[in-house]
Amino acid sequence: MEMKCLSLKDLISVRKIKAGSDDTDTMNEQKENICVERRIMTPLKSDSLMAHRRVCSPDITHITPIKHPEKSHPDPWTPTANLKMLISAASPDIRDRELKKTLFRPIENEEKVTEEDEDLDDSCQFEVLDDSERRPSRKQKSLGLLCQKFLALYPDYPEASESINISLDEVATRLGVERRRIYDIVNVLESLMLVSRMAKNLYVWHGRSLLSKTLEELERTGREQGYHLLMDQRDGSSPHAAQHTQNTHVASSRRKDKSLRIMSQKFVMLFLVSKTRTVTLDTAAKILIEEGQDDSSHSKYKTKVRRLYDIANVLTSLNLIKKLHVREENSRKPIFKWIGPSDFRSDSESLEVSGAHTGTAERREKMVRHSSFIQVVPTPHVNRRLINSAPSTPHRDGKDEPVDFSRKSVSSVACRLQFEDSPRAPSAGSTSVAVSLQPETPYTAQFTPQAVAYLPQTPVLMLYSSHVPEGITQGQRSPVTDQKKREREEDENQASKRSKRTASTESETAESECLDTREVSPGNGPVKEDGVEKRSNTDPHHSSQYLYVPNTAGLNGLNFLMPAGHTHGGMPAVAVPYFLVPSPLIAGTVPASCAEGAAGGGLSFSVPTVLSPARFVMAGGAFGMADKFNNAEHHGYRGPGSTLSPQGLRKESPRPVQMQTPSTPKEAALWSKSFFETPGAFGLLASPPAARKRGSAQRKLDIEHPSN
DNA sequence: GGCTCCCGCCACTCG
DNA sequence: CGAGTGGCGGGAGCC
Repeated sequence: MEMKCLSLKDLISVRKIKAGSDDTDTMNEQKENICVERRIMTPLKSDSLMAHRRVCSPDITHITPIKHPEKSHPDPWTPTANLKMLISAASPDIRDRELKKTLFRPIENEEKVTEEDEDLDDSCQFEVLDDSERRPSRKQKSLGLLCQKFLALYPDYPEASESINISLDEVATRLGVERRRIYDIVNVLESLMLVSRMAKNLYVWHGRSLLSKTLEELERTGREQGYHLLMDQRDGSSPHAAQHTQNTHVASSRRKDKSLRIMSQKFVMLFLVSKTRTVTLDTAAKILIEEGQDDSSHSKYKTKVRRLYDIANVLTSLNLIKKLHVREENSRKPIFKWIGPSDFRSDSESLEVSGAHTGTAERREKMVRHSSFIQVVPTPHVNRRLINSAPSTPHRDGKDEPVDFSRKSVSSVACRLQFEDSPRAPSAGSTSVAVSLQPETPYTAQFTPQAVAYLPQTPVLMLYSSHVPEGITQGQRSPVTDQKKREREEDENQASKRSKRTASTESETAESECLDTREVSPGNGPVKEDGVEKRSNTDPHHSSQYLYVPNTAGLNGLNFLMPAGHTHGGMPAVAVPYFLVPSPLIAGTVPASCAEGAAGGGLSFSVPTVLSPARFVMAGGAFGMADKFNNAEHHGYRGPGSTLSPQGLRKESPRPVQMQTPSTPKEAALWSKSFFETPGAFGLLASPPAARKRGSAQRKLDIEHPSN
């Protein structure tokens, strides 16, 4: 009976495959073909073959003749497999899922192709592949290879205008692996900001665009944590070094350190602070092991090493490190050497060293955008907030925990980098915000901005100005009058409640109405919000409102904040969802120097402007990524930059992302205030311990409400 | 025989 | 209670 089910399933899947149902993403596939060849340093048989096959002929995939029962499906004799099979047979949904999975396998996973074909295409047995080919070896199923395949699906440096969404489900099916494996990869990628989590099952791809910045932050943090000292003395087999680390971190985290993301970041830190840029697994493991409880130290060590192998495999796939072997006495100690970017510390010239082999000049050029940046004074609140996102820990001390900043990346605290709360330096640069002017951004040109601030790590593009051009002060009522402000303050309680609710609930489950995305009139048309016109300015010399354009419009993580009336015709030339942010709340955030420079108009703001860190604490909570699809669809947005990825369009987002953006002028002001003027805004968002305890389990979208 | 690391169980959290 | 996450470690492939 079991065998029957499988056969049927497989048969169906083959039919679908042959029907060419996999053409949904031709573009990606082409990319993959290109990328696979480019990326794979050591041509792996399976991958090159895969690429080749894809290019040449789909039919070739059906060549494989012989069937491998034990591989074509889970071993039916194991308890797990049995259970799966039974469940599958009983549940149409599960069956469909499995079917889908199978369906995509032939496309992305060479060995799977072989297996499936063997299963189904007995009549097409023209060739016979040797065992090694038919039966995927352990290596062929390695995380590293899987990661390469994963990476091949996306560009290293996605266009600023393209928003590449990653559906874990889809990727898993495409690659023919379990979601669990995708998590392993994504977690590491996320630790380096190559991807950011948007919602459950949904990530957004950044590629290497933010890598340099991330590495820079990692190095800095690593030094702050004293890792360089540890690395310097690691020759001593590092037990002492490890101890040092522990002492340094004191009550540092427990569980989050076990997080693959955190571990990955720390692992990378070790490389970056190391003079030789080499790290042995042993050293890394020991350094990363916190508690030195003797009773469990060994098992901890082993587990740590396992995880490090996982991480190292992914990093290797990223061409960031490579494994070497050091013959030491009677054992061969694996040692990893950093081969990734090493010059990311420089400012505007910061380019990826490794970019040479992965990116084009054009791509590298984009990296420059993330060059200059400033530090934001971290606050305990912020730290806590970030800690919040870290995998839950049964016993969390609530502080001194390394924080996975990547989690907050896009949707959250802009650019907050927080790995650990060093007791000795609570605010010691563990968090930082990169801000740079972005004269060359295509969007600025369209908006004719006065100044632009770009927050690299949490892609946010801000445009601001000190004056308002004529023609935009068309006298519409300002949503942010003083009176309104007062009212707003009165409403704070409500807002607070709302924020609390938000903080304690799944951020991704949101009501789209919260996301104030309106269609922007390409011309002079007034902006409407809930039927109410709201653009304007009563003061001809000051823009009273700014438009915040969340990157929900497929702008690849770029959020805009611009003077409402600062574009030609008073409105942006592009149609994007946005909402207004009262000028008074922003004006103060713009340094005089910047404002002045900006006053010149046009794009004459090449000089990096140092912005008040505190004022630029833009909580992702509010600027968080909204559900792109929802926005795009619900608001009919089809802007220039709205290149929703095929995947994105194909797959509906699980749920609307809850945007804690104001939906009313009142809220906007209140909200903005907290974001732009409250240094500890994030901290305020910190959920109470109860609400904060989240773990490896279902993650909330890292969006939090600004006020609380 | 030790190094690697795949595999998937199962704990957690949240809706 | 189901779904999404992801920590964790058994144990088998590989060198």
